Amino acid sequence: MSRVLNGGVNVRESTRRRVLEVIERLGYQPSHLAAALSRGTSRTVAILVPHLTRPATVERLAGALTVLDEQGYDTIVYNVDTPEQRDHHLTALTARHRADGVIVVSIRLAKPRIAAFRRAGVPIVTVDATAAGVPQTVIDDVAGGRLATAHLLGLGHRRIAFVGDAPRGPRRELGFTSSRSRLQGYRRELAEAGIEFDPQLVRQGSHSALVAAELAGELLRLPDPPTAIFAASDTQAMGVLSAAEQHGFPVPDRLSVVGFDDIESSALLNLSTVHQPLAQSGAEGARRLCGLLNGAKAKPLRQQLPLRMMQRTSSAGPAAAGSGGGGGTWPLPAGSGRRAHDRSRFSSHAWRRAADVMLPRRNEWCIEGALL
Amino acid sequence: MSRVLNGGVNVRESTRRRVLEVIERLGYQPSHLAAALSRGTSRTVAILVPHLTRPATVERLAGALTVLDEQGYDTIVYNVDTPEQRDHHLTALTARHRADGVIVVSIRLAKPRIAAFRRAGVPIVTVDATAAGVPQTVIDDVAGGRLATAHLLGLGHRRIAFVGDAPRGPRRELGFTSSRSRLQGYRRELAEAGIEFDPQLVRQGSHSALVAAELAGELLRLPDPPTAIFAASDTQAMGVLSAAEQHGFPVPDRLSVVGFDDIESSALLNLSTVHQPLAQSGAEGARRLCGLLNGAKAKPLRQQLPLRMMQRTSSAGPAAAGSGGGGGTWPLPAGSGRRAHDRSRFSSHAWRRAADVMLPRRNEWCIEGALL
DNA sequence: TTCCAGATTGGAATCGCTTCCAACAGGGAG
DNA sequence: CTCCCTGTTGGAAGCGATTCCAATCTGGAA
Repeated sequence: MSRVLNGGVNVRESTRRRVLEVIERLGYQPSHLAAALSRGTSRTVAILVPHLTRPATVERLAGALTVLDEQGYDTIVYNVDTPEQRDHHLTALTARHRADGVIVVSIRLAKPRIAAFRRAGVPIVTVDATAAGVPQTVIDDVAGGRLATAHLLGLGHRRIAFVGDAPRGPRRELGFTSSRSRLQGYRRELAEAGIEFDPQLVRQGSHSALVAAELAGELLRLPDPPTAIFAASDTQAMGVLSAAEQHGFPVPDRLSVVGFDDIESSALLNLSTVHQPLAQSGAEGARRLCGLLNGAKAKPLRQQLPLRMMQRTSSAGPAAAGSGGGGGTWPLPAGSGRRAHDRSRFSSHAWRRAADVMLPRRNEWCIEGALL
Repeated sequence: MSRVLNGGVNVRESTRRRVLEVIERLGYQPSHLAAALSRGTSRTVAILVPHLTRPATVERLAGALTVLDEQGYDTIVYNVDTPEQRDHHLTALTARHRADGVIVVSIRLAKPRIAAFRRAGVPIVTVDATAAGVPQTVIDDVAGGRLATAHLLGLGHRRIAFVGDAPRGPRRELGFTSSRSRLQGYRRELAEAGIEFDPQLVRQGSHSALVAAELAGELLRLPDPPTAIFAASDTQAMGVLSAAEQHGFPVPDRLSVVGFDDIESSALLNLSTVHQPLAQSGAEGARRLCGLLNGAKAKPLRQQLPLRMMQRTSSAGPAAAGSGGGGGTWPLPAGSGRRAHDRSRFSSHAWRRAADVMLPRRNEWCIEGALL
């Protein structure tokens, strides 16, 4: 009897017990499928993520899974590395009874796609991607780019390079826009500081530490190399650090490096970076989808999460600029700027005491920015 | 008409066209649920992974997803951090029509659990976990421990420590056994080399770089500190590297470090480590499950994947042992042992040229071991 | 032209639930 | 004592495919 298994309202206690006993005796196992079909909903959510193995993606996914699990949803994960896979799965998800709702992470949705979901009546939300008329949880990448750049300017840097990833071929990629937006923020902040934009200092390639190292190498071999590099992601920042080591540019003494995302290993490597709440973004996306599934309306369509600058030891004032980073415009807490540390061994940047690293501490400043 | 949509045998071309036309006109969308119910299978697989955010876990998951996706299965992912979550999901998966099959990664399955799955007729395979009577894709952790230890012995080390993770409270954890097995391999190899086991050199704590750094710190503060540390995972090896830096033990000059797993960042950090095919393990598990779902029998119940020693620059002969590691018993390729590199700056270990790092190269030796 | 095997097609039965509705049992009010 | 309202329970009607099976078409052979 359905009433016993589910929200047993109006069932006499004796009956309940009797039914349960029979169920036990017959070894009855309810069929999830049959229940779902007759109910009209499977309590299943699909999540589409690009490049699952990237640390930032995983953190988002984990955040979403936690919430969906709590809410009793099963989560089907689609990992997508190519536009073909993306299209294939998005098309399939439009079908009825495939998933109660869909979360799309970091992937740009074309207008017709969005329309198809609306037509099919399948609720959809995005995380880290904008899409017209779709509830979305995002960050302000432009502001993030400014935050990083402002940080370096504040330390006294004037020759700041950018290493990012951008689609090369036309439409061959999944349409990530974050790197471009961060570059935009970088340019705006430079402009406001009255520094002329130097195209030579901007290098873009595919998203990998390897390629980033290559690009950083080009920068460091310039006749007048930059004193700081802002990388569009922590992964790329690691490539930059690698190149710095390779080319004999001690960090942060001859080169400051700032990343973006604040993935776990960044703390271990003492990488200064723009922190974005990755797990939280996934969790928020999931929470909003659950809201939609419960019939709620997505109140503000766009939910923007805060960013903050995590200053660690991969960034400091430029050697040539004298001590202290006081020349900049960014308001740093007293005591920031060039950090007192053993400069004779440039590796002292990396592998500081891990216990100090994992949580905010005295020599790690969090600068709030873009608070919604 | 079902025949048109599916394997349309015996359908006249004109009829097919007519049906398709009507489908188009009515905007008909087949119901996945109804199809699944009547078919009796949903073409859905569940995968249970512990600690999703760990790099090794993600690689396994990604490997499995790739195969399952190719085979047309939807994959429900359950991330499990506690025994309660594990039990909850495993119980749920025993129900009918929940998932066609289940992949369990790294989690120990109790006997009654296995029996329950068998009784329910739900095929199950494990990856990186042994379970009586269950098809499993594993590695030989003991052999891996020996491989790492033999590598260090071969370099001339005699005082080799171990840092690993082990359950502290009774049964509070998910039952990972790899660290213990690797420790066992370490002990056996030492014994065979005629080196007495020193309990002081074995430290165990929870699985995190932070804790590992703590433990390594204790080791390095010993009156007679080890010249090499074997960490039970790359994550922990990173903690060890951090501690080495912190305590002024240049790597590899005063301390060699070897990890286990060969996750992506290990290559970037030039960490010597025991490579295990992570993505492949997930893929193989998935492949075997698909086999079971197609009615095949799991031929050899246990499938063992090969390990190999990746020698990078975090390990070299001990300073006190003179040049060359010829004193050991492990057959190293000519040219191995202490590597020629700038010893005046101990950071030269980290951040070598990334392009060199990602693929096997002249100064990265792969030592095959435990080939099934 | 008639008949029959094989190709097509329409329709009923099924997959197990959820849900709605009608039937029924009690018990207090009239 | 009868009536009516509420609390319970049994049973039928979907949910929307798949899958048989029987009915109908075909076309070629007789």
